[in-house]
Amino acid sequence: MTEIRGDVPIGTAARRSGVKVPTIRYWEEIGLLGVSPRSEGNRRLYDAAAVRRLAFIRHARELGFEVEAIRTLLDLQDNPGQPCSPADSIARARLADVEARIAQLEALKHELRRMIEGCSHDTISHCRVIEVLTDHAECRHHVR
Amino acid sequence: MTEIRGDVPIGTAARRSGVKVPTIRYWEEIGLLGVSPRSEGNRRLYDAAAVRRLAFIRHARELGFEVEAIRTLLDLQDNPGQPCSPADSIARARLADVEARIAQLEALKHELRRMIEGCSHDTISHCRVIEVLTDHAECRHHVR
DNA sequence: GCTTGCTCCTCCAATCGCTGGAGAATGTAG
DNA sequence: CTACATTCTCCAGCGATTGGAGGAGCAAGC
Repeated sequence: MTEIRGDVPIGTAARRSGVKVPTIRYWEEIGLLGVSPRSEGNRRLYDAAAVRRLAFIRHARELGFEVEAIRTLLDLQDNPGQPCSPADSIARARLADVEARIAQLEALKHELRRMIEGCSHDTISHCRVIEVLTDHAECRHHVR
Repeated sequence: MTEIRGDVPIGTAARRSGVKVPTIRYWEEIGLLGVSPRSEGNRRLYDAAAVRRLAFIRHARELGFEVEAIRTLLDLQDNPGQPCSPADSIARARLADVEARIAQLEALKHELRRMIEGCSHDTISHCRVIEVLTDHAECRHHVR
């Protein structure tokens, strides 16, 4: 491949950043990337900075940041003179989310363990798994 | 409301089961509920068993079981003579999922903590949050 | 120069599990 | 009889991709 000034087509950018091709196009569509320059034959071109941006977004997504949060983080990255407290509070909010989710999953884990350990592996009519689901169904739930 | 033989309309079933009205209709549509009997005026009617089934499904969803798994669990519940090992393995698979997810979230939690704690709360150009995202972006990722 | 095969383009539909709105019909209380 | 609440069906949208169809471009070998 002929890389003029280090510009590569989307497939190469995908391989280098670890982001799938359709995902890159999607991110462009929703405005995370700005408009990519195009070749004469209308192919998108990515330079090193663009590939870094892709990997930045990928990592943020892996950390569970929502696209809207990432949009803000990218804006901040693009304006390095600003205070970093917005970035900080996005990360703190995400941490709180993660901790809440872990707590919830721990509760689920214990309930699942109780279901499984209490099961005599007999027929369904004595199955603890089905029983817990059925009986718990009777309980008065917290409304929202 | 006139409850002949304990049959109630969808709103009441929703309140009693803790499932939203559109969700009940959706579950019927995808075949989790079978066909509800209808009143003369074409309204769906739910007896106590139907309401229990709704709460069963709701609880299973709260435990994170996918709809396909719930379909199987409901089939099993409807045929109590069968061995309970399928139910057991569905629950075990879900437990494994939950444990894997917890482990993943713990890793994210630590990474987020490192990001936040290392941040000097200065400007973006020195922000640890942005930095970690950017630098980690360089690393060679594990593919999937 | 021409064919082969890969990559790229755009557009659109599907995923999962709901959720909610539009507009009409039916039921209930005063 | 008149309000008002509830229900009906149908359909579109969410978030964040993912993948297919059908067509065009591009690089390499003959």
